[in-house]
Amino acid sequence: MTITIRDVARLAEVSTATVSRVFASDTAVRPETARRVREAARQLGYVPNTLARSLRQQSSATWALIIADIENPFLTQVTRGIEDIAQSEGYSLLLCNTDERPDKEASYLSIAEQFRVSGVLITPTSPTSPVDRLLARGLPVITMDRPLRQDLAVDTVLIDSRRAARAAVDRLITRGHRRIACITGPRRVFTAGERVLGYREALHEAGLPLHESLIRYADFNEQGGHLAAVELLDGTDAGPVEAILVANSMMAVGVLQVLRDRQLRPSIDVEIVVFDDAPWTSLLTPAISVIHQPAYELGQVAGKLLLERLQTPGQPARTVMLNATLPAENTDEDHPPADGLASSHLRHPKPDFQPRRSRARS
Amino acid sequence: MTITIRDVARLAEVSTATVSRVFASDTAVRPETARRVREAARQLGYVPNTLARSLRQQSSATWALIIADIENPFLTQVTRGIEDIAQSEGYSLLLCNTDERPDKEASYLSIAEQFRVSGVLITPTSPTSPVDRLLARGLPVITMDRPLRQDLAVDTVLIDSRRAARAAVDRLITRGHRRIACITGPRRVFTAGERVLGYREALHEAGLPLHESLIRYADFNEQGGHLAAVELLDGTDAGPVEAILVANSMMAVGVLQVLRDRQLRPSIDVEIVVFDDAPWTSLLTPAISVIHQPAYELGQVAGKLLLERLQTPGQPARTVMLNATLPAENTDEDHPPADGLASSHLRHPKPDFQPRRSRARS
DNA sequence: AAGCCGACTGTAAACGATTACATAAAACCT
DNA sequence: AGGTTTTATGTAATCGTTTACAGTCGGCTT
Repeated sequence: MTITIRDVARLAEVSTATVSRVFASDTAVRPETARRVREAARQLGYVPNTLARSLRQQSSATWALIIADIENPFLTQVTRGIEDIAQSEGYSLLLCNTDERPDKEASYLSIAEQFRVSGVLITPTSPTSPVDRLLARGLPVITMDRPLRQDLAVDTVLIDSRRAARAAVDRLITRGHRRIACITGPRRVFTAGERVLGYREALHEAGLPLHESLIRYADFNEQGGHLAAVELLDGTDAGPVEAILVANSMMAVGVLQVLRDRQLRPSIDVEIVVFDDAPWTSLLTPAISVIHQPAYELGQVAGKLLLERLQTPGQPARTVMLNATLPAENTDEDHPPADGLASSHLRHPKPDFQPRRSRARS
Repeated sequence: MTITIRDVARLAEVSTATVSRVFASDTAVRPETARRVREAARQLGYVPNTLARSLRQQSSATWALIIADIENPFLTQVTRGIEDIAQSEGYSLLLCNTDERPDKEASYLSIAEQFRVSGVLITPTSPTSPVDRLLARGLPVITMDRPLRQDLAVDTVLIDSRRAARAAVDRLITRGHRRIACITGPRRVFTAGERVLGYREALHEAGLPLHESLIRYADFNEQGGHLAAVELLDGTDAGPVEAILVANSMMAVGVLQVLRDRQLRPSIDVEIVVFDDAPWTSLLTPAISVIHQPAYELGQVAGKLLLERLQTPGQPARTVMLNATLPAENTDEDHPPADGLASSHLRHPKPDFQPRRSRARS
C-alpha cells in the first residue's frame, strides 16, 4: 500500500541500506547513486516512516510539553517560545494539557514514556510530580515556572516572582497604602505561594501589620479573582482595602469586574498591581501597574536547556532564574503618554540568558 | 536496557503474544494468566512501546493539530476543545504552529505524514493548502474555521461570521450610524474576507454608500489593529468615523489604544463591535458590543467529526456551520447590570451539534 | 606484483510490538 | 464415546527503518 524504503531501493537499483544512508546522510554515498535514489524517491512519493526510524533508534525526535492550562496566556507564550526552538531544531511537540489535575499529569507522563520522547518540558502540578520513572530511564526533564523536589536531577527555569511581588508591594507602601490585600492562586501551586511570600516580606520589612484575612487563595482564573475580590470587599474585619496585588491577569479580570460593579475606580479608589502584562491591561485609564513576566523567554530558555542536555547528557542539573519586571513608575498620573505603540508590542525581547549551575545532581 | 514485552513474558512464563493480548485486551485471556502477566509487568515496571505498536498497526493514536497561532485566544480555546475530546478517547496531539506561514504549514503536513498520525485537524493558511497527499493516503483531514478547496473530501467546521458581521453592522445602522468602518484580517485569510462581506451586505441592504477607504485589511494582532485605526482616523476622506467593526479581539486592543490616545471614548464617540468575547471586554464601561464565537465548541465538533470518520471511513464529507452570536442589546445604557458573574463565565456551553451533509466527496 | 587502504555498497540482524495461523485442552452435543 | 465447537495459548512472520559487519573494487605504496 504505502511506499517503503524497499520500493525506492528497487527502483533505484540499490539496497535499502543505501537509500537509508542517502536520507540519514551519515556515511558517504557516491553522488551519482544519491541522485538516483533521490530521483526514485521523488518519483514514488516516498515519505520515510518516522515510527520505524524511532523504533530502531530507540528515541523519537519529539518533546512532551506538559502544561497546566493551554488557555492561560502566560503558558501560551511559554509554549510559543518552546515551539520556536523545537521547530528550528527539528523536534515535534506532543501537547499535554493537565488542567492542574495530578491524575491527568500522571497519565501524560506515562504517555510521554510510551512515546519514547527524547525530552519532557513540564509545569508540574506539584513538587512531587511523578517524574522519577522518566529520570530513571535517562529521559531529560525540564521543569518550568515551578520547581520540583530538590533531590531530582532536573533542569529548572523559574521567574523570580517573589522579588517582583515584594517590589510591587514596596511601591504600594511607598505610595502611602496600608490596607494592602493579595489575591493569589491555589495553595498547592508554587508561584501562588511565592507571590504571597514576597507580599509578606514587603509588609514585614516596612513594619506593617499582617492581616491573614487580606490574603486570598483563589483559582487561577477569572472566576477565582471575582470570588476573592467579593470576599475581600465584603469581609471588612481589617477595614477597607486600599490596594490589591493580583497574581495573574485572568484573575485580574474578575477583580476589576467586582470593582466596577461596586462603583470603585481602579487606581483611584483601589490601587491594583497585577502579574502578567496582558495586552488589554494597557487599555485601562488610569493605567494599573503590571508586572511583566518574560514568558516567551522562559519557553526559549527551557528549550535551549533541553537541547544542551540532549547534546551533552550527564552534566549536573542547572537552574535559570529570570526576572519579572515592574516598569518604572508613571509620573503622568491620569494620561499615560500617547507614544504610538505601547511597550506591549515588544513581545519577544532577546533573553538575558545566563544559566548558572546551582545544585549538584542527586 | 529497557524492559520489553519479552521480559514480561519470561517472568510470567507465557508467550509474548499472551502478554500483548492482556494489554490490548482484544482476545480472551484466562483471568489467572492475565493476573500473572499484569503482576510481572508491574514488578518489572514495564511500559509498552507505542512506537513499536504503531509501526505494526500502521497508525499511531495521534492527531496532528496544525493551527495558525497558538497565542491567539480564539485558537487556544479551539485547541482546548480538541484536547478534551482527544484525551478522553485516548489520542495524543502533535502541536504544530504555522504562524500563518505556508512554508511552515507544508513542513508540518509532511511531518504529520511521517508520523503516521491517524488524523489531521487544521486551520489552513489558504484554501489551497497542500493536504492532497494526506487525503491520497486515506488520512482524514478536518478543516476548522476556514474552508479548503471544494473538491477535496474533507470535513469542515466553520463559524458563520459573515452573518454575525452583517447583524452587527445592521445594529450599528439601526442606531443611526452612517460612517461605519471595518477593520479585518489579512486578505488571504478566509474569515477576514467573510467579515468584510457581511459588512458590505449590511450596508448594501440598507442602501448606504460603500467607501472602500473605510475597509482596512490588517494583521490579525494588536499592532495590526493599531495601525489600521490610525489610518482610519487620520485618512478622513470619507469623513469622521462613527463606528468600527473589528474582526478579532487582539486587533481590538490596538484599536482601543488609539481611541484612548486620541481622547475618543469608545461606545460614545466611536461605537465599537468586536469579534471574540475575550474576558477583558466585559471590563469596559460603557460596554462595547462583542460577537461571541463558539471556539471551544468548534474544537469539540472538529474532534467528534474526526472520531466519527475514524470509526466509519469513506462516508461523504460533511460541513458543520456554527453560529456566532451577538448578545441582545443592552437597554441599560451606562451601567450593565451587576449580576454577579458576567456571562463570560459560561465558558463551555453545550454545542448545538447537528452535522449536515453538504457536498458529495470529490 | 603483492599488499594495503579507503570509498562504496550489500546482507541481514536488530528495534518491540501485533496478529494470522496452528495447536492443545476443555466443553458441549447427540 | 466420539465428534465438534470453543477457549486459551504458543509460534513465527511482519511492520519499515537503521546499522554492524562483510564484501568489492580501484588506486597507491613499497
